[in-house]
Amino acid sequence: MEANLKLREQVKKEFTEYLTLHKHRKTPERFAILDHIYAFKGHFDIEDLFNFMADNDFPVSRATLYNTMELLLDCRLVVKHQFGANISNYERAYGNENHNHIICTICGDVREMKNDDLLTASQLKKIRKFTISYYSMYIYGICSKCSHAKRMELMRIERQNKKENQKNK
Amino acid sequence: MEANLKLREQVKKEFTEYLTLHKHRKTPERFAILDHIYAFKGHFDIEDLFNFMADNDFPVSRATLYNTMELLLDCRLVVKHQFGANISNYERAYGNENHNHIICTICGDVREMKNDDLLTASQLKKIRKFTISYYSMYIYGICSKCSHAKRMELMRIERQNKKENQKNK
DNA sequence: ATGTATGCAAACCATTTGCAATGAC
DNA sequence: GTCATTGCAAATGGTTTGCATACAT
Repeated sequence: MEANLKLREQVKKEFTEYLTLHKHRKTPERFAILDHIYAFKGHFDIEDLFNFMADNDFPVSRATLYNTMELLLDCRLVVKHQFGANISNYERAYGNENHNHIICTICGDVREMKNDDLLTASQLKKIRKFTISYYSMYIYGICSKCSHAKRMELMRIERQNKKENQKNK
Repeated sequence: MEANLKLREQVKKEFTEYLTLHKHRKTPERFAILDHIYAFKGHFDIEDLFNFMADNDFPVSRATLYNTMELLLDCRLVVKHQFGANISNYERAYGNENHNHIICTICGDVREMKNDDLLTASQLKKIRKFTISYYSMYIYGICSKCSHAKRMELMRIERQNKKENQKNK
């Protein structure tokens, strides 16, 4: 928690510098949004953040959330994901490095896994003329739960097929 | 092109088996959609496919496209991406392996880069109880074009700041 | 005082859904 | 003949936009 407070101050400072440089106003909403984002770890969508802030006595409109996310993405304090459903997910960029996303294409569940610097220096060099701000491995597949459900469903179909074949004889 | 024809027949066969097993009907629309998808390489969204098929004398409704994509995803003949905008992009799964996506977070442009099996066997083992169907590295950042535009914009702001500072003196 | 940022409500648009007509089995 | 599939049009829902009000500068 100590470390987290320090991080929250650090990012606030960075955000302030960014806003100053770009001549954007330093509104209480903007700082509150950043601070709430860095108060928890893990993915969230706009609705989550909207509810979280409303529950914490700092209600902010959805429009402002969307606007502010643009700024936070631009200054790289926040990272955006789109895991499969048509919802944007976000994640703080600092204190959250190096993890892969394991996404179930059936139930949409997203698990995380640490990675050990997947991109080597030589691989990074291959990407000419491109300023990398973030990279992540997305692993799509089927989680154990859905895998099981699918297997059951297949067995059900096969049983039924067999039954009907016998009937037709 | 020879190889491509062979591939198109192969996937048609796989799709047929899948439809039979699951007791789904083998409609001309379904096979036409699969074939059109495998007729070109690279990403596309539903609108692209809709236009492509309409231009090729096989118009299909959007609803059918969405329905069929579900089947093709389920039998792993097609892969789905969400690069950043709220549009689903798709890509054929075969004849298209092993590439990373380099995504500009400003203009949304997606480049591809070959990868050399980023996930090692030991890393794959870490993912317990998960059936991997596909994985891909997504590298987010800023492409050279947007990078340049951004630099210009920053310089413009700084020039303006300086001018105003002098005026205030 | 000026004009950017906020918040509400309306608009937007990719995707989903409901339903009548079609056609695979 | 039956019922899954298609295609149209309407509904949905996350996101964006327009505009009046509030407030950072």
